[in-house]
Amino acid sequence: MTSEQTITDNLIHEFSKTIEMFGLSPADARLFTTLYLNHRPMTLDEMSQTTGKSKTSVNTGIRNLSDLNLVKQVWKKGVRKDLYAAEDDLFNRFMHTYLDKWIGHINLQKRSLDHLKKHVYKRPQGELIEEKLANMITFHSLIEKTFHCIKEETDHML
Amino acid sequence: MTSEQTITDNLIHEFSKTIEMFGLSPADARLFTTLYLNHRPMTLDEMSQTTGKSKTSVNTGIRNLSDLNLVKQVWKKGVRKDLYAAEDDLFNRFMHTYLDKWIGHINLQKRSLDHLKKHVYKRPQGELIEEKLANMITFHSLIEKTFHCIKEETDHML
DNA sequence: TTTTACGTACAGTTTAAACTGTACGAATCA
DNA sequence: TGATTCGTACAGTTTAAACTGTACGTAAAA
Repeated sequence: MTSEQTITDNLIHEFSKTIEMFGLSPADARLFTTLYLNHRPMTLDEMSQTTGKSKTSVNTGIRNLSDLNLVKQVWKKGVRKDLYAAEDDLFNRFMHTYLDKWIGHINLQKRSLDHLKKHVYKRPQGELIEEKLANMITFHSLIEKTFHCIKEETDHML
Repeated sequence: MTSEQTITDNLIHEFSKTIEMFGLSPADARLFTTLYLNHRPMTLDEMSQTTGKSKTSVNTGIRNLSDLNLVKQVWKKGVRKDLYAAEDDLFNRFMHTYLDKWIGHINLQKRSLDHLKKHVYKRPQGELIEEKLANMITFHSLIEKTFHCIKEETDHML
């Protein structure tokens, strides 16, 4: 039996898996999808009810999503409760969040590796590691290049 | 005090974080890095000793890494124990593993969404979801395009 | 002002993942 | 052949994450 509810559930279930690919937890992914599929902004209580999770869980989930700029708070006069809505330009939002995460990480890491490089040089036994370390640095540079490339590509896709 | 051991530990710790970005668990990432930094292939017992994990853990970890084609088994005559080594072309290995994961997922997902689309059409209340579903499909198409683009780019980087 | 309703901090609980030790089959060595 | 040593399956344990309920501060409503 294929009720309306079941279709929506399938849709939520499937789409959440894609969201998880961007590094979100299953719970957060599901929350986002729920919010995205809802035709109007939701309160914490509504989300709690819909997802079957406690209000506290929903609250922390919303905080996570907000930190990633995937969800926004919406104001509606006369409504006392906080209202939240999913950002709707899926591709740009997720790609940017994702690329920023990668590029930010790579920058940090290149710094760390460069720092370690100096210490390795000072060591007599360092030669063995030295080549590997050089490879790692190259590795990071290639990743950086790749993701900068994507960033440019995605801007063309607007 | 900056002993040789501590430098290697730092290196393992830092580099593992990058490996984790590719979707590997902290434990698997650490195992890979340990193997990568070692100048010669290692046995399960050696890895167990070096990582401080049980032999069973190392065993399942190696299986995971092998499934991802990030580690290879090495044969050396006269040595009875299984020997493993990390694949050394980091960028190609990880990028391909990564891109395949993404592209494979997107293909599956497009299929699922197309299938759900038919059911939604049949529903009278389906209009509300319909637009969202269309957006999701577009979303997946854009991701697909992006990752195919990267795949081409990375081939140029050889 | 008092009362009510909301969001969130916090401590405790549940659930799932990671890990370990034992045990056993297969392969090597004596 | 029997003894040893390896890899791995499996059951039980530990550890970390996710989640819940209570309790409290704040702000709106009466």
